[in-house]
Amino acid sequence: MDDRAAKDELFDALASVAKVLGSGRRAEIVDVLAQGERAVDEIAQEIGQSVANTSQHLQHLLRSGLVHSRRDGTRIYYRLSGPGVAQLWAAVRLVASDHVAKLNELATAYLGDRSALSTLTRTELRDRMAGGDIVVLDVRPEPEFRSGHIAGAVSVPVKELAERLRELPDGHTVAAYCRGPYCVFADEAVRTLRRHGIPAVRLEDGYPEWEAAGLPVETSASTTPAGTS
Amino acid sequence: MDDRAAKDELFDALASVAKVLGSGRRAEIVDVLAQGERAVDEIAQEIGQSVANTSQHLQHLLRSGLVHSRRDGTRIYYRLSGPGVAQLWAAVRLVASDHVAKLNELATAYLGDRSALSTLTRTELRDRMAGGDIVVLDVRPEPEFRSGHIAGAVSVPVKELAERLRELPDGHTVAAYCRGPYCVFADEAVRTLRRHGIPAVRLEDGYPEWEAAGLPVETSASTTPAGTS
DNA sequence: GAGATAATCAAGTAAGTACTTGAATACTTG
DNA sequence: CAAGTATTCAAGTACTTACTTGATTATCTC
Repeated sequence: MDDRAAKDELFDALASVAKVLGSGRRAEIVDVLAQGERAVDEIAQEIGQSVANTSQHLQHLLRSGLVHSRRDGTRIYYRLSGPGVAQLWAAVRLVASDHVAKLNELATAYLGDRSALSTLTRTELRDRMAGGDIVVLDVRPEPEFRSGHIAGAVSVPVKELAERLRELPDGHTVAAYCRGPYCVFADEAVRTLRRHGIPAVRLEDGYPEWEAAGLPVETSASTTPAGTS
Repeated sequence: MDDRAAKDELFDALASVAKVLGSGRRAEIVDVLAQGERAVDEIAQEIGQSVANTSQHLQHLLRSGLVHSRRDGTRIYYRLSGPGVAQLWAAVRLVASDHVAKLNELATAYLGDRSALSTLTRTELRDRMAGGDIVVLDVRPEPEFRSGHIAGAVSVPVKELAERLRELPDGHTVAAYCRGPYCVFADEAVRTLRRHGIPAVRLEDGYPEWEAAGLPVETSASTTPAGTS
């Protein structure tokens, strides 16, 4: 019965997709690439690994088909090969948050205590934006803002936030967002703003989820029409 | 900066979910458990591995939270820990079919040439069932039928099909279904039926997808009301 | 309680993985 | 074409994984 071997190979091929996501470093890479394409050395810096090691992880992702790459001059830019990849990563996070016992503990160790920070869901934020009483802050690094952001958001990377508080209009609540539910930037931004007496909340998840939900986005170049909610 | 270590641990924990699905054998186990709970030796036989090895894979799945177990007498039954797990497995399959280059080739090697077999989507099948001109055949092993099947389906495991052809009413098309898109049983059933001159098609995916879509199902004991489509 | 069955555990082996270091390649700019 | 930058490749090491075999534990039946 050589059928067994064929079945094994088929399921190995299906599982190869999960296998390649089954490394924390590669998961971080996918989380970053869900914000838009990036060059190798930017990714390496983002995940805190050597360029050589990062390059090898990217080769893995490339071979398994989860990312594509393009060369521009001396730099090589990587991007997710399609929206299904970001959805898969979201499914992984969801199952982990439901079923991995120690996840809350690890999240608190990295993100700090979130219990004091109030959050908005995507639809709540959309409705508040329509009301006009809220300022939306994209606190990710600027290149990520440029490759796509919530329509109407202002870019203030969290590193520059403390110095740029004067730019914020008075009398408005600020809603900060970043990469996703396990991204620190928005938490940090909310804490900074509150320390200065500015009412602030964070978006529950991040930009990729907003985009995937068909809510209105823009890039530095063009503006998309509002999607169906 | 010890923040890096905390971030690494968090993403390792998120990725652990993908890692445990990243073995072809464990993926097969999840595919089987998506049909309902099973005992260790049944699973071992299903995936063609030793009981000891299967048990160890199940321990992995248990530790990572993807499955739960319960003891009944001398047997230990495993089941998926929630609907999110089946959804994750579906997301993995989808990304694989979109982006893994050699997948079609491997699928053909295992499943045979499918080009001659026509398929119905879930909604097409539901509509044909409402019309009453179609017989729906569940060709999975009987225990899987018992733990849940499409409402109105008849159980004829593919191994018994050739001997039970007389049971089928004349003048109807037969729609066969099994575990999912990479399950051979329905393909085999359609080929057998056609060889005997009975018009037959297969459901595009399988029982777990039908159930997840909220379409009407029953178990050997009870019948659920038709869900929203 | 003896015997049978189902599952797990423990130890061993072969193969694979993650990271490091240093060299090689590809392209750009002067 | 020489020098510089971005990336990949190759080789090495420490660690992990998948499977095997044989022994052990848990429960049921008589």
